[in-house]
Amino acid sequence: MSGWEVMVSEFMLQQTPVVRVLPVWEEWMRRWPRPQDLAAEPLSEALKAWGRLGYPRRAQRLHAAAVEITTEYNGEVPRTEEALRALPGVGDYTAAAIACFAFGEPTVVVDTNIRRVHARLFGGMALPEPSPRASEFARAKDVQPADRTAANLWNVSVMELGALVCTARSPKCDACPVFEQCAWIAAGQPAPHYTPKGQAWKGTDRQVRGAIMAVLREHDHPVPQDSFLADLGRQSHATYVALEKLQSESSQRERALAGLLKDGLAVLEDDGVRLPS
DNA sequence: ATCCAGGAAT
DNA sequence: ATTCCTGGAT
Repeated sequence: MSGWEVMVSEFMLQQTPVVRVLPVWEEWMRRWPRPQDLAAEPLSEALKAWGRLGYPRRAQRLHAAAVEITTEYNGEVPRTEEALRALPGVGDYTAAAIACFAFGEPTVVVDTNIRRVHARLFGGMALPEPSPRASEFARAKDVQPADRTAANLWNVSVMELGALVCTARSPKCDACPVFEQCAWIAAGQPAPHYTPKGQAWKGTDRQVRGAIMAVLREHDHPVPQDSFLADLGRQSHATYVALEKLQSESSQRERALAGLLKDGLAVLEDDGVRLPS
């Protein structure tokens, strides 16, 4: 895979399971095989093609990163963690992942799957701490093979083990290749020391933002604010509920819309709201 | 009907 | 520490 292909996939995978990403990624690669191709498009096209992957600001940042790669790096995705890390939407994880998976750099990759595998295999815990700690990066660096190629294979393998076998809720320990070495198994599979707090969704501003974006993606021209309810055709039930809320609770509608405008995900015109160009 | 997976920016 | 989305699994 090219640097760009890896980069787009990592952006999409940031908060979205792989099965939902795949078809969208293929369409993006067909339309925009190079960073310059995406950079030449208005942001609205990126947001529409992002569809329902969630967190549309990721599409916005990917578009901004494509522009930066085009103007600052002559259309070549940078190869070092440091340069990658400076791009919009690229944090520690994504910088390490692109450098490793696209360019073979022996970076220390730490995503949620790897954190969980390490917590069990080496830490004897059911789950890692809710938020990453410095000690985890130190340990990840420590357990990684020194050899460049081996380090690469290690990163892919641990991540895949976490995604397919050492899963959060029902780990397939009887199919695990490192069952014998697992500190969590040795400790008798102790329960988690905390209960993960799920993110609220129903009735939140995030849901209303998502509903507004879903309508905006359907239109090339500004949508009058009071006509959102006329667009219910293709909406899910949850979105319908959110749209009703849009209609009835003006304070929440204004808050959600204000957030989208502030984030540059929507633009206010005289005759309505539209996607940014 | 509820739960769950999944990082960056501030 | 908190904010940002969605669809498939349970």
